[in-house]
Amino acid sequence: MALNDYNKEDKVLLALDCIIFGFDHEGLKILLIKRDFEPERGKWSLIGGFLKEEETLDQAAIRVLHRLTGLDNIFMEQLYTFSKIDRDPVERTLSVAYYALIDIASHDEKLIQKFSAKWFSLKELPNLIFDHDQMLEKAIARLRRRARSKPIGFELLPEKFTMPQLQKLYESILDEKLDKRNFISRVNALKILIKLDQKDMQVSKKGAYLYRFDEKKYHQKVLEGFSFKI
Amino acid sequence: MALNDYNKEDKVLLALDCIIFGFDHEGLKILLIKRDFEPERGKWSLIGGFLKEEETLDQAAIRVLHRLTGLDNIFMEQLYTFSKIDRDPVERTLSVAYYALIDIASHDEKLIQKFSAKWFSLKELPNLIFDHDQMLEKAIARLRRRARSKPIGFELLPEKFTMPQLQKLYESILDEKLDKRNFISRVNALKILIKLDQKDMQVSKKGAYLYRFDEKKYHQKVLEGFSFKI
DNA sequence: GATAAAAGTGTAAATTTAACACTTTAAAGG
DNA sequence: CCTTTAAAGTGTTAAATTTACACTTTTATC
Repeated sequence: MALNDYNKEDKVLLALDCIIFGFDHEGLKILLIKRDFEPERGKWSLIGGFLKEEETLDQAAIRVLHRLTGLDNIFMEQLYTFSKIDRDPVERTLSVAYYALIDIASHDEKLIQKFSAKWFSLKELPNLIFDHDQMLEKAIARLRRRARSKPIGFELLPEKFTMPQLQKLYESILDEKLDKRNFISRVNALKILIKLDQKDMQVSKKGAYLYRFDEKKYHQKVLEGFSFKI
Repeated sequence: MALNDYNKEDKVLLALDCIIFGFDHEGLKILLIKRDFEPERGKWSLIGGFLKEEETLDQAAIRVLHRLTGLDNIFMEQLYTFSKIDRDPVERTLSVAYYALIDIASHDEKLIQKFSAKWFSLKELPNLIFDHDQMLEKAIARLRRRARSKPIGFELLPEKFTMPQLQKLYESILDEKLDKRNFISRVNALKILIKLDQKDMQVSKKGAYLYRFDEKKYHQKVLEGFSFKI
């Protein structure tokens, strides 16, 4: 009986790298850690680690992210598997990139202090190791495509947020200015926001009304396959 | 010096599976092969094989496809990496799925004869091994998204084709009927087709004019970031 | 009480999308 | 050769969506 001989096949190291996008009043950022081991010790890197034999990629991504940043309960999505021959100088390693969107303010403290992780503005990135810049590029492209086709505020904003904040989020993802009135009417047309009787007085003198997502309506819309075109 | 010990990390088998979409007068199909080895010998399977240490995933996909079908010069795109623990019953194996679009007529002969590969209509698929049905599902979803956002006729049609053919291609990808007049005017608005002075008399009594893609204009449009909404 | 800085608000024109039916052509069959 | 048949080809109108655009309100600060 011809059993395919799995033993003859090569095994490889499989790494994971997490691209964590965050948003705060300054704009869109990503989370990097300072490597404390060779190669490239001391350089900034995506949050990465190796897959263990007995876990799925999704599980590994969660584990790696948690171990290096303390972050928990983050929904990550698989992006792409990178396989250039010499991408890791030590040994042949492939890496599966994952990405996630989070609100910086509601996770901040733990991170920056305990771990050597730090948020970087997309405009002021340090050099990244290996092929991490390519990973980031692909992640940004995906994020933009997503932002143009479905609302993504959910993950990146705090529970309560203002319209100007939501607009700034979109502007910083898409890297273009949007018209205030058109933006608002498009968002309102979706009917997935609830306007609160509260204002945020932090940013402007006049203050801006706070909103929150109506999760139920949002999920219903998702099922109906709605689209959000910006 | 703390060199991360790569030796302590697990290595895994990394497979590839190719989802080859084809199109002919009968509609959209995929290419499957009959496995001639255990496990699951005799069952139908996507075109798959293992990554070798010294090649990239793209290279491996090309090699595997060529070895099992004789197909050459096929542009494949990476889809997703599947990692369920028991997806392969023999040994822990992850698999990177690739997909491609080809015109059945211009590749047919070699395939079906020399290799035990066969085209299957999407509507009449046999049971697939492992998690290949999930791979296919994801590939179809991607193909539909692509079809709605950019013209994809290029790869799936012969060099010369008719409007009804192009429309049938779209209808079979999207699995919905489209309005003939609206479809044609949308396609024409792109200005990437050249109408030839020839008719195809095979299909209908009246005959249908043949067209071909204007590759230059197409690529220019791609650069401009045009969109094709159906 | 004047000033400054951001929030908030509506309309009209232009463009795009969707719905819809009859005529033309040539092969096939009587 | 006349009739039938089956698919190709062709435009218009109404509806919906998208875009462009400017002034008023509010409140903190000086």
